[in-house]
Amino acid sequence: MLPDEADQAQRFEKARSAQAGALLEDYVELIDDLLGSGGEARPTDIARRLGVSHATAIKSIARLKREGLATSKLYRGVFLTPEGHDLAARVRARHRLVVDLLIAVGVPERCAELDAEGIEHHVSEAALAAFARFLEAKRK
Amino acid sequence: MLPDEADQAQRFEKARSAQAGALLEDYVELIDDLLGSGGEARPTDIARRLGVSHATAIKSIARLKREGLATSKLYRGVFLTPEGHDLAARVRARHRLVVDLLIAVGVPERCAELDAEGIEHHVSEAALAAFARFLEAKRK
DNA sequence: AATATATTGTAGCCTGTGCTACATTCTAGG
DNA sequence: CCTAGAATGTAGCACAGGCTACAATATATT
Ligand SMILES: [Mn+2]
Ligand SMILES: [Mn+2]
Ligand SMILES: [Mn+2]
Ligand SMILES: [Mn+2]
Repeated sequence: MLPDEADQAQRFEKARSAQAGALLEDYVELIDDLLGSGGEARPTDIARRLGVSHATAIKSIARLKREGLATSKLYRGVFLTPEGHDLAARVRARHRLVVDLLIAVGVPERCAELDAEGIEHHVSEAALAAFARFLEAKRK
Repeated sequence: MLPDEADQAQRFEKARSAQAGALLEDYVELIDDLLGSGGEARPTDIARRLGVSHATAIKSIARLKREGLATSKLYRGVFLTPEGHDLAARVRARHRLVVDLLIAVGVPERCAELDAEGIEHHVSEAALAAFARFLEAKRK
């Protein structure tokens, strides 16, 4: 009934580490969206869209910079490094695939959007590939 | 292209709050498994299965007790309150449904087990219902 | 029974991610 | 050009959840 001890520990460890990256992923995706839709990515906008205080957003942006995903100068908005931009692209593709999969199995669209925001960070490459195959098969 | 600001903030807020409950959910599910499979749920076993130090496990167990999900006496192992037991049952059912859904759309079994451990905490009731319908439809 | 080992618990540290309150700097209206 | 208001940044707090090191207790072996 119970899985092997080491296996189970590894599963939990994987979930923890995925979660640790989730915040960075959401930030770069959002920043890339803001930059892409014509404008700048300013800390206040980022904070409002994430639903956190601007102080919190600024601290997280500092972490993005520390990890080489973003740059910013005083009062100049936030930009993504090439690494940040790559990450954003992967994260956005994954986000869309997760939403599409959820909808394809019958989850209401609005609900799919809500759930995907958390789910996406835990979907492995192998699962994504399966999702893509499933959607492709269904399309015909 | 970009969603409404308030909608988006709500999505992120929902994902954050789901995440806040994840640790409790994994603990009660695991404790219930250990109790159910004949034995006790001792802090050391819990720690080993979660892949954390025993000190960390003991602190989290303290939180479970604080939140009315578990009880324990010195050197006596951990037990679930009725609330903890109910939560464990819901969490286990959800975990299984998520794994089954992943497998049903073509995710390799091992991978489904891995990903489900993180995904489960972000799947809403509405999505679960959709998963169940999908699996039912597929079964026939 | 004595002692060695395993388990449990405590103390104290770190990091991440929230918050509020306050200070600074831009920017736009008058 | 000034100044009010918005945006940005800083300081300091709280809490969760990791860790190691150490202390206390229970259990098993001899
Ligand atoms: Mn997300
Ligand atoms: Mn996303
Ligand atoms: Mn889990
Ligand atoms: Mn689980």
